[in-house]
Amino acid sequence: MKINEIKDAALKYFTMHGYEGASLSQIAEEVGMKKQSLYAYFKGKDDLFLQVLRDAKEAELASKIQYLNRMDSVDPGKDLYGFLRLVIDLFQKDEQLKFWLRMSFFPPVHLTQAVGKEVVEIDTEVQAMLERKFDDWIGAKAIYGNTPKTPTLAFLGIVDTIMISLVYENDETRLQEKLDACWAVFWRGISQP
Amino acid sequence: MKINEIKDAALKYFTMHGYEGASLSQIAEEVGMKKQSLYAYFKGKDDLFLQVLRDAKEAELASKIQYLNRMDSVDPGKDLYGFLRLVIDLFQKDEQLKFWLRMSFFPPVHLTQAVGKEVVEIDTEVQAMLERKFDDWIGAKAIYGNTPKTPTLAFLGIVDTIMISLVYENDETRLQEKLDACWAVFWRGISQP
DNA sequence: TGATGACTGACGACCGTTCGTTAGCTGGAG
DNA sequence: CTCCAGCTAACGAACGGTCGTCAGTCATCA
Repeated sequence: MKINEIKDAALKYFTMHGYEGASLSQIAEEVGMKKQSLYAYFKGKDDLFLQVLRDAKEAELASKIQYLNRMDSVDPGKDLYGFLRLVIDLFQKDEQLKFWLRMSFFPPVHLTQAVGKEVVEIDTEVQAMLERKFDDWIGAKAIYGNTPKTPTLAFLGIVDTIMISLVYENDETRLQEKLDACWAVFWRGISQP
Repeated sequence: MKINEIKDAALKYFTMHGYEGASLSQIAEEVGMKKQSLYAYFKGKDDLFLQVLRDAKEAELASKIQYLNRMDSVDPGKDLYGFLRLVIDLFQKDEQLKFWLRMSFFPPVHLTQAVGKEVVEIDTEVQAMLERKFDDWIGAKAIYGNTPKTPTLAFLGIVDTIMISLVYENDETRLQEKLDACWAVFWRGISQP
């Protein structure tokens, strides 16, 4: 499957250098061909980028949905902390989440709309699922709160923070420190008194 | 001061398109000259970029230090929430913080070290100042906690979250929702029972 | 035979950079 | 007052490269 090799290489260079900084010749060289040959598989740079983007989106969405569906909902602390660990694992395991993060924050200007559409899709879906969970927990008095929206948004905030730290925190222990601190305060913030 | 006009234009394009995506000809056109003329003021693209970077760093550091020094330290809730509002204002008022954010997360590869050095400098300084404040508050029993490090890191996490939201949340009210949610949970998480 | 996959060659456009050259202004010297 | 030297700011032209893209060719294999 040559096409997947190309996508992998493209993913790597888009992640490292951004859309403008990634060149087709480098990507082609990575898979051992000339840049002109890429046009047998993709209509152009934009097409390649958008396909990589959609793959990354699907992969991330699938992982998160899978995890959220397997949460047993009896121990919110375990479930939520596990979600954070999942994000960290995803981020370190493959490039896709890293790519997704960069492009959702700083998309190529002429593709801002196309990227934004995908971002909103995945964002609202995950938020909705989380919100239902929090609603259950609040109903079961497992956590404190009136509306599920508040803990949901706060939790998604922690997810953002962790991902940002993953980008520029090269030190593993400092990341763990940050995660622990955020989690401790968050958990105390939504715990029953 | 033509040199500042150039820096302003460069700031704008670096922020919008990233280092690789910003071209000297566009920057020059913005100030009404040809790209060759830029070389009368800067040694090259890297030089221009690094000067803009250092200006942005100084501006951000100065604003934050000024605010942190003026905190009266009797009402941590007011002081901390005010700091978040300061970040939002800085972000919306001028481009510099936006530029700083993008470049600290995704610097041009060949300048990663140079950028990283500046980022660490500003980061440790702000963290140290905040930590001292939290230490005082813990000592005065104004907030809950054993070590000042935990609330400091958690708070800096919220700062990150807010900045990220500022990047891709076009809706003003959704940003406010997110801020409120994060703040509510955080504040409950560090409040005395 | 026909289709597929990779190739070579070439295209125009733009990149960052360097060079030498114009204007326009300024300040003394004659 | 004039004239010329020296400075500044911006310029056009051109450099070697790289960019993304398109067209045509050739070998492989069903």
